[in-house]
Amino acid sequence: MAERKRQLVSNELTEAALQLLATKGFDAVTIDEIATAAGVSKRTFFRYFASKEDVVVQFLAGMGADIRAELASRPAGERPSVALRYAVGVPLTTCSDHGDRALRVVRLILRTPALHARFLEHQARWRDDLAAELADRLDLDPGTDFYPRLAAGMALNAFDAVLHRWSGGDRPEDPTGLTDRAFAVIAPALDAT
Amino acid sequence: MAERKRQLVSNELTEAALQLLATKGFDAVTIDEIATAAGVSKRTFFRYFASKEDVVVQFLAGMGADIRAELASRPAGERPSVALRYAVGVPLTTCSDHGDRALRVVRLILRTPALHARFLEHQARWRDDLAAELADRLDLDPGTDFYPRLAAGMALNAFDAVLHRWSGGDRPEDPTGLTDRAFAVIAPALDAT
DNA sequence: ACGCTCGTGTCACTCGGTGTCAAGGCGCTA
DNA sequence: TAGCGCCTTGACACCGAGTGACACGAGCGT
Repeated sequence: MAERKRQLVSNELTEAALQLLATKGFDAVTIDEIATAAGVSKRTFFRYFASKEDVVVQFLAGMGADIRAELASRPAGERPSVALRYAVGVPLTTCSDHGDRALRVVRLILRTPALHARFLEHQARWRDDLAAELADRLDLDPGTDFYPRLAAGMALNAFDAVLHRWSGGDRPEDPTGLTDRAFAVIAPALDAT
Repeated sequence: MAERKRQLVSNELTEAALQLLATKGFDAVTIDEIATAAGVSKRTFFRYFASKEDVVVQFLAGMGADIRAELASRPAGERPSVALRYAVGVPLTTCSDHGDRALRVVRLILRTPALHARFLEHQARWRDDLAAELADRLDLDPGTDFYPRLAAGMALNAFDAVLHRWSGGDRPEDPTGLTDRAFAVIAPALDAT
């Protein structure tokens, strides 16, 4: 019941933030504006989000675990290129499901340096997660073998490229085909003996 | 002659900054401290560097062009895995040449979130540069073909992994061998038909 | 009605970063 | 040598992000 209210305020904040940021640009909007638009004080904003960037990017936090979980749930014998393709497909289909809401957010992130930087930080964490899972899956030592980290990096590279293409075009094409094409490029390295 | 002085002040600033940041940590040092340690005012600091991060990371600015130039200078028929290996080798040998000075800087960057984020931003620009050069070299259309961007990404991924391993170990092993091993992993995708 | 806790607003403060302006060094020319 | 611009610097004021401290009020159990 108190949790409900927390969630409600949080949504109010993100809603107000996304609306303001998308129209006026990241730097032109102050936290005070966002907070008052959501009907709370600046101090309360920072009780919900650690920074101005977080209000946009925070939803990425859980996705690292999602990707890793998907990879962990793939059948043991599956080729890495396929397993990783599906792992990375999770956030991608989440995006394309949310319609142009997600599109606007992605565009905002990719074209705002401060947000893009945060995004890249998240991705670096995802990569480490994925690499650990991959090392586990293939029984490799991540301390000596470059494969896990590089494979995870390649997969996220493909993810990035797809996201870029998807958000960059005039109108979004379906990410599924894009993802398949991107993974076709990296698969030879992913599946090398 | 005025240029000399500019360079001198700049060096003084970076020197003071690196010394303070390495010992006290990034967040525990204020710009005022750095500036007064270098004998100038805070305002002057910002006439030389755009931000607190820049004083550490600014030397990365030119390296994107260096990498691209090296790639451009590789023989036309050379396999991408080899050409990219040498392109990425440029900053790596620069690092290992500068002894543990560079080591300390790299460690500081990789373990400080704010600096790491800036580093990743630079790398994203490098990737776009490399991708453009690669598309040019192989006569591909970067608007439709995923290969240039992904290949550039893979090469920088290898760069990253090597840097991480190099700075992470107790004492640095030679980056050359590391780089070869990393490129051996990604080469199958780089050189696929 | 009494306390308790928890979320919130207010205030004061630090620090990164920027605009403005006045003061001083330096080369140029008369 | 005196005077005139140019450019660098420092001083100051200012804004916005982020944090700590504290007091207020709502909800709740007794």
